Amino acid sequence: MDKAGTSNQESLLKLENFLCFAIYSTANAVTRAYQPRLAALGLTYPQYLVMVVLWEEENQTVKAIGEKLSLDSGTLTPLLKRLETAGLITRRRDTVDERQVLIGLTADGRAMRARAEAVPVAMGKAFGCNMDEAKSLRSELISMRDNLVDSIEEVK
Amino acid sequence: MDKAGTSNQESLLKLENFLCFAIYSTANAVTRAYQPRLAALGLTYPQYLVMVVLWEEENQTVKAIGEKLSLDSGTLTPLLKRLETAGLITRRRDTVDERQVLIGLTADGRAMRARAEAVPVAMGKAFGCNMDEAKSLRSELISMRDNLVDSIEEVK
DNA sequence: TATAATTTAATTGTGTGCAATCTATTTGAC
DNA sequence: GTCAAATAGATTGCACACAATTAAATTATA
Repeated sequence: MDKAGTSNQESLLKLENFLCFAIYSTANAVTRAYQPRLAALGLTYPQYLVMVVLWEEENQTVKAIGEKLSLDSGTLTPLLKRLETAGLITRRRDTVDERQVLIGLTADGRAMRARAEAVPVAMGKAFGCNMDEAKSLRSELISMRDNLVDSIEEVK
Repeated sequence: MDKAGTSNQESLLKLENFLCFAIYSTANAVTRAYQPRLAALGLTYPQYLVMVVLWEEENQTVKAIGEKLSLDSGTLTPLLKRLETAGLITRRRDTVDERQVLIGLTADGRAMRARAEAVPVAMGKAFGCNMDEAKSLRSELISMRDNLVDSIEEVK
């Protein structure tokens, strides 16, 4: 306790010191910053991520996409339906295992890739850090994310 | 172009290289990791942030809280109403400037602070990094967030 | 001092995130 | 081979985020 009677732990409850808030508010800023650049493609940021996953490999299951993006079917199912309505992807049951739904690209969805290449270029500048900084920051975040995911298992 | 006919920009559209996705998925993991620790308090993660802001200083306007958390009234108004219903905060119009709504704490809301001090302690371990790492990562994220915010103005 | 411009919250509508539950299908244990 | 367990996806319900609009109050300006 200091003279004012406040505990040493007080500084732990200050927003200014929160690593979690730095992550949270930066993530919100990322989504907001992408929005005007994705508007030309008619995509939201999570929809853009799904398209990126599909441009890397077509005909993935909902589960596979969900594992890559850490999103569950409650989030993906309606999102994928919107992409289907937009004419960018196809959804069809796997004939071998009918529990699975395979997500493919339409010609429009495939063609969008060329236009999408401008997005990371523009965003790279917006982040305002060089390749090396981005790389080390990315790996630090990912290792922290993995720590957080592991910690949830422990609490349960 | 390489032999396969793919452009050099291809690697820019790989999820694996996305700094934005590292931020996005880590932020989601943060919210998920906080959830079981905040369940005892009956708070969501954004609600917890609002309470932290109010524990630092009572009787702030919605606008002041929004500026600190980078959230607008569309997000805050319903969230604050839920905290009011939960008996943690008070909402009253400023008598001097009736456009403003002052947010205060109830006795219950004030008392919650002591119990909340366990949260950053538990989460500190979950993040799995030491104080210095957390500090530098936080400042890197904040400077990047500021860059992103500035970049949005430029696009508009 | 009228009134136009600005400011503050609230509201509306869309799109996530995620827990919990449900249905259909497949796999496993016996 | 049958039935229980596991798996994949869809559905439901709740709580954000945020753009766009609205309403009320205040400030600025002619």
